Amino acid sequence: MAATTYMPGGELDLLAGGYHAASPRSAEPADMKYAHHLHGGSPSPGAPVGLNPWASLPPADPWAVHQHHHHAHQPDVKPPPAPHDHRHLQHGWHAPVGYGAGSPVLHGGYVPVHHQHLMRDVPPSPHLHPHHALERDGPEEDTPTSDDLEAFAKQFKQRRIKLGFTQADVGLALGTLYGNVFSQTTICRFEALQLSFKNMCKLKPLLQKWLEEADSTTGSPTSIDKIAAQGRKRKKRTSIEVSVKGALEQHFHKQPKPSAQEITSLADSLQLEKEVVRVWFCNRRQKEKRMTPPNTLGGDGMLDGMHGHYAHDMHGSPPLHAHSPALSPPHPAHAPHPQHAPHAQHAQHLQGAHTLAAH
DNA sequence: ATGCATGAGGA
DNA sequence: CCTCATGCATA
Repeated sequence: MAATTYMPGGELDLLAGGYHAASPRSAEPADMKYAHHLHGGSPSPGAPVGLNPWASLPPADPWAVHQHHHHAHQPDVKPPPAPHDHRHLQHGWHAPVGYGAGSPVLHGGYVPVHHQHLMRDVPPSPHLHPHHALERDGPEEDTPTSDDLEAFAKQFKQRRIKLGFTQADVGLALGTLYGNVFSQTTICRFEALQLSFKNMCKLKPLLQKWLEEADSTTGSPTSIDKIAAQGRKRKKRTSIEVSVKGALEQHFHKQPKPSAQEITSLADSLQLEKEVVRVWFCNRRQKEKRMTPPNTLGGDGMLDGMHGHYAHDMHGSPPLHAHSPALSPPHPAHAPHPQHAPHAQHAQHLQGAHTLAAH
């Protein structure tokens, strides 16, 4: 295998121009539904569940063409069609709660909220002022608890499967319904509670809404259009050998946040690009932050006896039941950033990092 | 289901 | 540079 970290070819230069296929549904009847996921009374439980249509896209890896840094705005392929005001906020939308359920289509208005802070420790306090002393187990319209999330995720998955939808289907449906398209990956992570608490909270309302729709309209097809607009200059996934991974993990335990120089040294030792190592650490840290630590997943079984609650850094607000696997301590102390070491970085290439070898 | 990657936004 | 949200490409 060519030791090319970057895919061969690399001539496509579409960048932020690949999507836009089914975005502007503002004036589009959106009637190209493919009914590929079979809905209606019996959404084929035996449908190609598990295989995603978009997973078979031609791997025309157009990487290598990155030297212009257009500074695209869109994070990826999910442009809030909103031709209106897109206040420079992409992940600040909140649950479009309270809109007519009559025509949920047409992206609801995204309510810009404080994208990153706040609402981190406000889950419990479920009795701040009981509206009507209703049930206390119902999913409050406010910040749900980890329990709520877990329960919902579980139910969601069951229903989704029962209805014969794949994770990818849901992701698309969300886009069609609210203008927020999500990938199979995200849906999957949601179901597995592998997202951050905050992220889970953000997605729950959307998925809940979809569930209602999907479940009530068991026969009414929701215009599902697929936007197969891919095509980004993405670097090919670097395959890191297990042995190398082990070394990385080892260092991670010693120093979760190595300095730039450390990274460089390490990269050199492992014969990897510095960037690859840096990213590895970033991803590693994120993993530590997720909910549901590696738990025993029963899968689709509705039988579950686990209650693994995430290990978050929230200031101990969320009702953690018993165990806390391993999480980083709250960061109030604000550890000094022992990094900052300007140095000459060299772009070295040609290393043994084979780019994924076919099994 | 996951590993590696991209990017916006924030110090 | 980091964190965080997300996802393509993979296994």
